[in-house]
Order: sequence, then C-alpha cells, then structure tokens
Amino acid sequence: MSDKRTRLVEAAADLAHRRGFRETSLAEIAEAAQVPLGNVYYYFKTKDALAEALIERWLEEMRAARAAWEAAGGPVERLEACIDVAARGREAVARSGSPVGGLCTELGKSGGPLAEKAKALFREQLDWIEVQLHALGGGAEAPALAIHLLSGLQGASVLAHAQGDPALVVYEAEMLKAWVRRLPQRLRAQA
Amino acid sequence: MSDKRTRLVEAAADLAHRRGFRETSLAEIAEAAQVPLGNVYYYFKTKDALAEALIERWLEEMRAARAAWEAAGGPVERLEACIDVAARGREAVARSGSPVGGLCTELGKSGGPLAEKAKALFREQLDWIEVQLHALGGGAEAPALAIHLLSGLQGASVLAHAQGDPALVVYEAEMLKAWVRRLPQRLRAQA
DNA sequence: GTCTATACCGAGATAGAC
DNA sequence: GTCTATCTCGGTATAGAC
Repeated sequence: MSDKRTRLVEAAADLAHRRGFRETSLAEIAEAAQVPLGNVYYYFKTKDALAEALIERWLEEMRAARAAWEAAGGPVERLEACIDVAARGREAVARSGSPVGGLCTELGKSGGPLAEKAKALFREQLDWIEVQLHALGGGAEAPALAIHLLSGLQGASVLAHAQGDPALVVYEAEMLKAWVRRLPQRLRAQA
Repeated sequence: MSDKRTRLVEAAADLAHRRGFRETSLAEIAEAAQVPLGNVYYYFKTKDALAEALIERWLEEMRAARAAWEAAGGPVERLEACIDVAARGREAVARSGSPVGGLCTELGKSGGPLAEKAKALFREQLDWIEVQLHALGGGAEAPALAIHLLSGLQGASVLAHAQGDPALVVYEAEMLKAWVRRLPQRLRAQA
C-alpha cells in the first residue's frame, strides 16, 4: 500500500539515530525518503506523529530481535545473543550511540505523550531479560539483575559514542557475557 | 567581575540538563539568568561558545567532585563515594538523566569541535577510576573495569530517565558498590 | 558595558492546483 | 493521492542608541 510511509519512517529512523530526531528536519527526512516535503503531511499529521511511528517501528524491530534470540538456546545463550547485538553494531554505536537509547533520552526530555510511549521500548526489553533471569534462578533479584545487564549495555553505548571508540562496547560486552555465564552458579551458591 | 557570565552558564547548565541544549533557546537562558537577550552576545559570540563554557564548567565541577572523593579514604571508599553521587541525585536523574551523559550524547551527534571538547568529560573520569582500580590491583584489566563501572552508572541514568523511576539508579548503585567491595579479593584470587 | 529593536533564516505546517 | 508554493513563527545573531 503506502510504500512511501515505510520509506519515511525508515529514513527518520536513520537520521534520528545519527543526528537526533529534533535536530533533523522534515525536509531532510523527506529528501532521504525520496518523498516531496508537502506529501509528508498526507501520511503524518505532525512531526510528533512521525516520532510515534518511529517508536512503533523500534518496538516491532526489538520484538523480532527477541524472537530471534529465543531461538539461540537456553537463557544464558539467549542473553549472550542479546549482548552480542551491541558488540556487532559497535561501529554504528561509536558513531551515533544506541538508537533506542538515544531516542528515549531525547523524547524523555520533551516530556508529553511521546515520552510515555517510548517507555515501552525499555520496559519490554527489561521484562524479557527478567524472564530469562528467572529461568536461571534469579528469583526476587531478577529485576535488579536485569537492570544491571541493560544498564551496562546502554552505558557502554553512551561512552563509546562520546569517545568515538567502538572498543568500549566490546570490552563491556565481554564483561557482561562473562557475568551472565557465571550467574547460574552464583545464584545456586547463594540459595 | 562578570557575575552575569556566571549566571548565564549556570542557567544554561540547568536548562540544558532538563530540556537539552539545542532544544533550549538563548532567550530562555537569558531570562533564567536575568540577563537581557541582546546582552548574551557580549559574553558569548555564539551559542556554541556558550556550550563550550558549559563543558568547561562541568570539567571543573567534576574535578572538584573527584578531589572530594579522594578524601573519602582508600580506593574502595573513593569509588563508593563516586557511585553514591548518582544514587543521591536519583530524583534529578529520573527527571532528566545524567547531566554530563546527556550533554556528551547531544554534542556527540552534532559532531565538530564541541564533540571533541566534550570527550574530556568522560576521559578524565575514566582515567581517575582507572587509577583507583590500579591501586586495587586491577593491573592490565583496569581500563575494562573502569569502563564497566562508568557504563553501569551512565546506563542506569539512561534507564531511570527513560522510565522516570529513581529506584533504577539505586538498584544499580548498590550492585556496583557490592562489585567494587568484592573486587580486591577477586583480583587477588586471579593473580 | 548594557540593552532595545530588528534583520534574517530555517523550521513546521497549510492551501490549493492537479 | 500527490506535489508546489507559501504562510507563520521562533530561533540565532546583529545594529546601534545609551
């Protein structure tokens, strides 16, 4: 149906990642998507409506990613697969940071309904990690452990971006994977 | 001398933290600082020049903070003091994220000389943490361990901000402090 | 050194022909 | 449904009186 709508969201995702959503003009997005500026408003009533579609797109994307990680095997392998995504995207992360992290940070400062919508991005991710940790015997500590894992990934993205150094994500990814692998025995010892 | 200059930087720091630097207009900053808009340009040739002063201000602030932490005792206590800053500022972090993290992320996407200047913020902080870890026997692993610590703090700020939940920083701060306390024996066991 | 008024531009958004 | 031309506003920056 509307191939153009998809192209617009795609272009917005790319530009918002590299330069920030507010910093990117609709004219730039329209050009990148090969759609005339005036036509953008046929698909999105306002720029914020486009941001909403952007969030939706990332929600889908991440759900698909999680579905793929679930095929990786047990909880440990699944979490390792999740961590590996950051490591494999290190070059882009060093250039522009985490796409979802950047979006949430930016929209969080605007406040309003967009900030509310964006919450789901990390919420769903944290929930999924928590499920894996429960399966590892995390019990009541699972929430805090999930936060630790996602914090590490997001923080490493922030640092790598700020320093322009892909190696930082790799270091942290290795550290977190080792932590995940040791987690089962640590949780058993504690119980 | 120029009390107004200080007020402008102070106001810029506050507004940039809460709403983002690019998102904040000079008019808002001027008003918050009780300085007429036109007068801003007597102190700063451009808006970017104000951003530069902002970075400078944070560099000073963080140097002062580190000096204070060094009075806390040994390396473990120093690092705990560092971690506690995030925990104590949890309300502001949940509202607006990490001030330096947000600034670095934003300026990092603009690129140019400001992004370069901002690198020093995390660079100095990482160096200081590394020194403490060396004192704990971190050896060749000190850099990766430093990244892990700062990643956790920055990532927790991102998550807490996105979710609007101060508790997230507290969880991660506790986890990191426990990690720091156990570090000496883990490093000894490894050697 | 200080402040008012304003130039200028780029942004989001709209009108209306096709 | 599609696109061009344009409106309007808010932003940075400047001119120039005091």
